[in-house]
Amino acid sequence: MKAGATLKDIAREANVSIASASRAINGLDNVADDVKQRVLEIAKRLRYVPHGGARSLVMSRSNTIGVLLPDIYGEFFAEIIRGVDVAARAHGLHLLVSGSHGNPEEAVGAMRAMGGRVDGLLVMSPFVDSHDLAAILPLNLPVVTISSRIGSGQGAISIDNFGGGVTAAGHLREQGCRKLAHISGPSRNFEAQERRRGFLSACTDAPLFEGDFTEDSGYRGAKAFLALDERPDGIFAANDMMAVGCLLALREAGVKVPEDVAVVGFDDIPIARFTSPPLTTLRVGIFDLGRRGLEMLVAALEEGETAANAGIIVAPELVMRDSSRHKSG
Amino acid sequence: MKAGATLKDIAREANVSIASASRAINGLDNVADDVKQRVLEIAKRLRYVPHGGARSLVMSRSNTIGVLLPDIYGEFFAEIIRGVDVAARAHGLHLLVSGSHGNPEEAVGAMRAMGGRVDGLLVMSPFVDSHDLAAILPLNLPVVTISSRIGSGQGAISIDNFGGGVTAAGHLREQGCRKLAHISGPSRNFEAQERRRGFLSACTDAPLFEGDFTEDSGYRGAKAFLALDERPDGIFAANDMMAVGCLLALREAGVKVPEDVAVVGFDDIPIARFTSPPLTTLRVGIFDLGRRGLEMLVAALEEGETAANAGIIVAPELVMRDSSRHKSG
DNA sequence: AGTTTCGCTTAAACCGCTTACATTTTGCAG
DNA sequence: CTGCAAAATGTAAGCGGTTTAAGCGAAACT
Repeated sequence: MKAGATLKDIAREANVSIASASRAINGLDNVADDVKQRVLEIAKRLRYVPHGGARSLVMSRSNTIGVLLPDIYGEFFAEIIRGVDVAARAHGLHLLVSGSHGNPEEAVGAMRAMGGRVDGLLVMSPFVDSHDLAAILPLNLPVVTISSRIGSGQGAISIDNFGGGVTAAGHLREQGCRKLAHISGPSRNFEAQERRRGFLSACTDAPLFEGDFTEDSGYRGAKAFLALDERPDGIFAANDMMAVGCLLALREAGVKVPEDVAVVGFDDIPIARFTSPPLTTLRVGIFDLGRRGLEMLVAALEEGETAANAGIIVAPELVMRDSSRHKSG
Repeated sequence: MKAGATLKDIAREANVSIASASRAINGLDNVADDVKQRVLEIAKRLRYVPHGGARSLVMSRSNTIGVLLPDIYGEFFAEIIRGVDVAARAHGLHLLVSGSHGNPEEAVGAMRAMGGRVDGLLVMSPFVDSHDLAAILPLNLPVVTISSRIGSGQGAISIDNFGGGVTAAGHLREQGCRKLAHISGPSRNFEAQERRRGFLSACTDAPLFEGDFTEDSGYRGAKAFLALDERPDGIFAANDMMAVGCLLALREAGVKVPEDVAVVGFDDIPIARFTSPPLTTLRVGIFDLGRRGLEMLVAALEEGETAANAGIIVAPELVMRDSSRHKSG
């Protein structure tokens, strides 16, 4: 009653060999009906639960994939995980997740620790210096990276961050903004870097504020801009969470959005539709990012080595909502 | 180069027994220095990564805990997972997560699938009929439940949802509201049920709208209330996400918050501070819920059987922000 | 030199399960 | 009945590690 029944216990109880018990449990056909019956019954009575670990070992397949995330904060990551989870469940796979990696080294450590527990890896490592990962990666496991800067020959799914930045600038201009500003993500973050680069390419003289992708930093960024002599009338925040912080700061300052200042975010997290005013943003389909990442990995798992997944690039799509709607003309 | 080096490979290469290789790798002291040196070097060259699964099997300890969640949507769950993740990392534990359980049966299935892969279970199953779980639970694994209605004798950490509901009603009254209304969570959800019960106990005649904890349902709920003959001037949403949807609906209708209608949420998700206006809510310390849950589990794991964890109940704390601040008097 | 002690090392069992292969039953035509 | 193929069952070899008991020289006693 303590240690959890094993196949051996069942076999003994049913007077059959372990092999037969195994066959019965797994529903193979070459087992006599009465034996199967008996075994199944005893299994239920003993509350038998197959030992997944042991099975994985002998089958050399764990039906588990490891998920490495830099952080688990906010709706963005929730959506990623949700996408991955839903897809995994559909494929009968388990998820071994590990978040809160502040740097590539930690990620590598986590990866090693996953050795022999997972069949593949889904990695999101947006650090600018993540290519170090690639060198150590080779647990010779299939790997799919999500918007990471890793040169693994494996599958990769990423976002056209640069293009998104360009689009944001263009949109603000179209809506009649004269002076644009940017609240960027952390400079160590590759995605943040690209978004900024894209934005600046279309608007070289925009004042910048470096945030860290949190609401609070967005709030502080907006405050800083409001204090500027030449106050900007259009702000591009590198992600929606910062945009949310930004909106609050503007509201507190009595600045009307979008009349006085237009705001554009990035990601289209679920809540973006529900801010006041609803947030214009660059949708990347976060849920799908996770889902497709996992699906790509599954493909690599099945095809064995056909993994010629050159990698796909998702183009963010502008979703216009009230936060930037036509201000003057 | 293909299959991943094993201890056996290393042992052969180094002309030592598997046992010695194992000791060297694990840094035991009873190994000659030169042997240790040689083994470690070869291990590095072969890119050896210990096979966690095999190790777990023989040690009968996986250093992994399973996390069962009903869903992974929105900041609430992100925070739960984050809390768990951070604590797990601190204890050197892996996380096998499984979300998207629409009902207890699915949760049980997921639990079985985790058999022999985890050392303990962190379960969140807010379905009103979750006690079915308890019956099947006994993988004789330590289990800690988070705000679930499971009668396992094990550890449990839950929220005083009823009390929270009472507090919400009281607070709205104090702020001068005459007519209160409630947007509840799904009736199948135990927490939602309790919050509603608490609220109603202090305000028996409040009109109700049943939502499903999503922003959208909060939005629809608010719309419904606005259409009422006798429009309420205080709304208690059963969670913050619905409150957010609610705020948007009010804004769209040109209703001022809190002047015309005060709004109170529940949970205090990170974004609650950043809504317009900032949301008054009942803070439950989501991150800590996850963290403490895991820590409780770790304790149960270590103490073996001393798990006399009667379970702790967290009292939600009212955090007053602008969405409900004193309207008239 | 004979024995004890000590430090490494190794052989081998085992964790719980799957599966190829050997062996025994069983079913049936001859 | 006998013979034989087919079906059911058992045996045993792993999967990749850890760990205990036993082996084995060499240094340290007497």
